[in-house]
Amino acid sequence: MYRTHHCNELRKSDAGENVILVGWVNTVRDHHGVIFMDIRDREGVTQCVFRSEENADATALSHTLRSEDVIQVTGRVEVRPEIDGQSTFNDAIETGEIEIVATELKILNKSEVLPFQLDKELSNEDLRMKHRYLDLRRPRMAKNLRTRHEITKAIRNTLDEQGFLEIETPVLSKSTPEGARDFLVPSRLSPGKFYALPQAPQQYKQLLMVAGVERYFQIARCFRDEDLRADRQPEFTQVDIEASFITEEDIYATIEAMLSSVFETARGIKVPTPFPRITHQEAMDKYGSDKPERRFGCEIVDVTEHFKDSGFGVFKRAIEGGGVVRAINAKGFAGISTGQIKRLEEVAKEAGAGGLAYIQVRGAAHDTWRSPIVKFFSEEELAAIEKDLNIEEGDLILFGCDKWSTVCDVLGRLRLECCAMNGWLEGKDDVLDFHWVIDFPLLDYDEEEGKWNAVHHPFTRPHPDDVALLDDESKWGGIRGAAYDVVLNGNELGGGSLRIHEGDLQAKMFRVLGIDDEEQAGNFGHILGAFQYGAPPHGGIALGLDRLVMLACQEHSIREVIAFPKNNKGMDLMSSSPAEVDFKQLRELYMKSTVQEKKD
RNA sequence: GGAGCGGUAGCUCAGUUGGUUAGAGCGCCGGCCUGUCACGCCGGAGGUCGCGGGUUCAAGUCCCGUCCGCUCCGCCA
Repeated sequence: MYRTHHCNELRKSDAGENVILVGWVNTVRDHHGVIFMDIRDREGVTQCVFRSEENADATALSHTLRSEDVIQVTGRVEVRPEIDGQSTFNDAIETGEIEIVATELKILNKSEVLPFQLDKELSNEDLRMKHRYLDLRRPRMAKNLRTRHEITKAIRNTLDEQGFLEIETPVLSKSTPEGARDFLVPSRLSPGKFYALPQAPQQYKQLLMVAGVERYFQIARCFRDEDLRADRQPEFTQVDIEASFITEEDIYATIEAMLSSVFETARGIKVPTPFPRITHQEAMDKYGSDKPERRFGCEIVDVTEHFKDSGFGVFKRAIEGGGVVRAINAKGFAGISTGQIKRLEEVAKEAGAGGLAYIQVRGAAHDTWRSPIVKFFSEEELAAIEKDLNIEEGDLILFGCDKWSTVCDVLGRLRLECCAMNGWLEGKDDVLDFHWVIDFPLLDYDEEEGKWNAVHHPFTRPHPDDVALLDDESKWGGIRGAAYDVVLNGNELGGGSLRIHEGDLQAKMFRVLGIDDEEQAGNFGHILGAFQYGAPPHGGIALGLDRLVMLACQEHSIREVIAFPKNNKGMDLMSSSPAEVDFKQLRELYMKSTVQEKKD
């Protein structure tokens, strides 16, 4: 028997018991005559005391203990004594009222000095990843791993209670031309052919509905070969859900129950349900984003009406070209620095704006408003925006003028940038603004390619009121999909839709997307075939588990909640993958690299 | 593919206008210490300033190139 208790278990009531603990040496405080050592396992820390009068051999050995040695301590539980009338209890640890008076010490394995200290934050990501197994010993990381486990458990429990079956779908699957770049796996048994790793189990889960499973879920690993970000990894985990004979309302209720359980488990926060819903149109109009951050104001206001005949040519021309003029009021931000203005200009240009029109409202009187453009505005125009934007002394007004979608994007980003600059979200960590964004557009015209694309994916069902519009190309841009996203504090947690279950509607949808019969048969033949044999009405949703856990753990990167993540370039620095392979391995796969060595 | 920030001791960082032998805290090693809990005190070791080139009497510092890390844009149905 290695141990009788874990390191966060013993309390005052255990005093007098003989116990055995195992774990790592957390810290040693060696006073020569008496040695204190904190032993740590995954549950916590317990103080052990070595005194020569108790056991000379163990005490002698305890002098040699170093951080992170693996040890086994046998001893007696004692209530920590009073010394000179002073309590020696330690409130900082849960076992702080007791200590183990050691009678025996075994060093199970010595440790080299670690490349970094576990009790200090370290900024060198490279080093953390190289020694990830040590990084994960740090309490914050250990806690994140545990929270992740508790969250997946809460998810499984909720879905199980609602009759969902967890079913695995293949990882070796077929490449799909739509969407992200696939990771490919060459097939040895079919020379020259490739599997693709799934970007999502989309088609399999719909086929499970045809199979009569009715309620499916999977905590599924997905793969996308695209560039990475703090919240994007080449392999990531989705909570993938699909159900038959359900409506949007059923999906909303299931996800609300699930997320509420997740945040109660992970953070002890009761999330009120049902979540509010806003339409995609409203989200874009007010917040300039389909995943709005609504914990601060600064909403977008349309002022197009006031500038139709403006003396300011930039606004007037934008409106004449079918565009809009909109603005946000960054309350109290008139004192913005020139550097910050420059930064905002960059943000606006990144989003496609030609420039950035702004007003620093120094005083109540219009002639105190500082701005490169205000001299072109009439008194009526100034009065109108003062009223619509609720302008007061000390405000900063930022304008966007262009076509609707560009203005949404520009002001949406400026709004977030102003928030970051002013710390408007400080102290709002525990405010959880869950909401649904509904009525997404179904199709979106790609001007570069000159074709219509599916906003969500080609299996998304059109809104029942808009199905007829599919026959009239001029109306395609206005078709809503039966699609929805669930958003938390400006982060897309997941999205889904009701699906097309009729073969003829699906074929029509493919034609709208410019996918001809041959391509349909080649890439989607199995699903179109399946739909001919009594496919039930169905729909579903997928949530990004990594991002969900990240938010629950209040981390800023999903790498903090993944045990062994990849770096920015998709590399695992611990195992040095990806790596070159043997010529022999390639030959078996009928593969040959065309990479040229860089010449000097 | 593009932009920004960073790379100085094992770790976290400082390093002024280019100027003597590149510093601090933590860690590490040794010594002292019987009630600490970030133990304390004394002493010590530890550096190719990412790499290459250039300017200069002189480069951690300036210039060019390059590699690596992080963040963002593009991209991610």
